[in-house]
Amino acid sequence: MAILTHISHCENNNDTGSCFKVLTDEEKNLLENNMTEIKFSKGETIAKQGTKATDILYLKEGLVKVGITSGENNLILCVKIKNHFVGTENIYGYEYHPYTVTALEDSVICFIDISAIRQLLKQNNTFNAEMYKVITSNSLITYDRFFSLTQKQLHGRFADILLCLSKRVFKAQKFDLPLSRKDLAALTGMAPESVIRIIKDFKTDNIIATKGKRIEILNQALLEKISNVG
Amino acid sequence: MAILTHISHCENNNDTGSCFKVLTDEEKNLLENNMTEIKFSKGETIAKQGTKATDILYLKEGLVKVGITSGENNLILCVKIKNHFVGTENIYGYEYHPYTVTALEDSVICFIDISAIRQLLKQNNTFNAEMYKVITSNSLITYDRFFSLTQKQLHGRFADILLCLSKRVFKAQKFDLPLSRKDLAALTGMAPESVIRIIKDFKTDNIIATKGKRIEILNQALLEKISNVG
DNA sequence: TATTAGAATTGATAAAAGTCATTATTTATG
DNA sequence: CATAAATAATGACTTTTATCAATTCTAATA
Repeated sequence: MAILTHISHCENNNDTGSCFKVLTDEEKNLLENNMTEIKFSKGETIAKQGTKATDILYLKEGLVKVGITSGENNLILCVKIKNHFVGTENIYGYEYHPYTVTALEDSVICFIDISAIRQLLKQNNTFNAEMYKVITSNSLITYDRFFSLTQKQLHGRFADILLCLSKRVFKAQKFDLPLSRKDLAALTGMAPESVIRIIKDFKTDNIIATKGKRIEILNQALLEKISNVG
Repeated sequence: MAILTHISHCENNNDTGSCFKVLTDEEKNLLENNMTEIKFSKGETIAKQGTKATDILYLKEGLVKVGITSGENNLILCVKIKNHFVGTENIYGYEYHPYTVTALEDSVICFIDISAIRQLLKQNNTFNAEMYKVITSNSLITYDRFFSLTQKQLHGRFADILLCLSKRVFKAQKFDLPLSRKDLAALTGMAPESVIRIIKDFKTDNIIATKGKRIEILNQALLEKISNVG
């Protein structure tokens, strides 16, 4: 599915917990003292697009979706997995939440003071480098998705999201999907009815199997072919 | 055209030359000694997607397009204007060019050693903060375009790109477009024939006027309405 | 367990947008 | 300046995808 050569972003599962490994004990303390952990239940809104951002959000546990809304239109930019920053746009350069963050599963979010993050970036160059890597990785994933959603037809787009969910998000061939058909539609830029029809097609061709919320990838090679053909 | 509230990215014309203003004379010297200026003619390829990146590219003069290609499909991610970094993904986290960069006008590119940039980010915290702002700004522009191209119909998308060209790129109501119909198609995710038809529609409705390469926006308010309606 | 609201599914239809073939226009080149 | 090549424009047609209305399924709740 990855258009960008030399790296397959959706397989890139280096969790950004490594970001914090490079901190000294003292720095870890600074972080601990300047953050709050909050639990969110499935379905809850964690941050709302357009509101002022006072903290940097880090997903410690669970799963969230990151989406942009305008009127009736809804686009899910990305699904974030645990041990990853939800966003980095508020560190420097923008003081509002650029998107709405919603819990797909019960989740634990660390609300980290922006000033504490800035202090760490200033004093620990390795941490700063790790943060650049996080941002770069996000950019590359975004470019890939941008390409997929604008250049491929429904089947190719849906193949992409299935591969992404399997490789990057759930890291398994078989997983329980915490996304509604409407979510899948917002993730692939199509109508919910189209999602249903493509799932049906893929089942007919024995590419996937579904049972309730459970989904299993039966023929990954073919899925990748469909992704490449577009 | 901006979906993200509180800021209109396409109007955001703070050139990143300010990035360098925060450097000391010594640091400016370091930079000068670790970069090479190269001239490119209109149409020349500056960097090719998938090749190894050895430098950070900064556009000193001219105009370039940044695009992702795969097979027949072509997407222009962004048009970069002078005094801006072309990309920042190679600073940390990725060592290949994630996209192809092509000169739209005769351009001057500064090829800056990656290690020099890293050194400056390390020793000058203000410069580091400015770089974060550059990256954040790029991300927000990308999200906006992602939304536009996936959620809006042809007319809305074309209104968006016209507003973007007028406000961010050329900063004028009237400008000479150095983009072919094919480029405009790659920029808006549509077929070149559709670009032609929409230009025709907009001319019929007196929203724009064209003469050769010259294009003039006659009714910006209506263009913004079309952008909002989608 | 019955009820009900929401979600998922289906089929018919309409709208949007792409493709293809052809012609016109511009631009580059000998 | 003539010619070729590339780009732009047009119209007919096809494909893709969305929309809408109706139905079935599922899961939460009284």
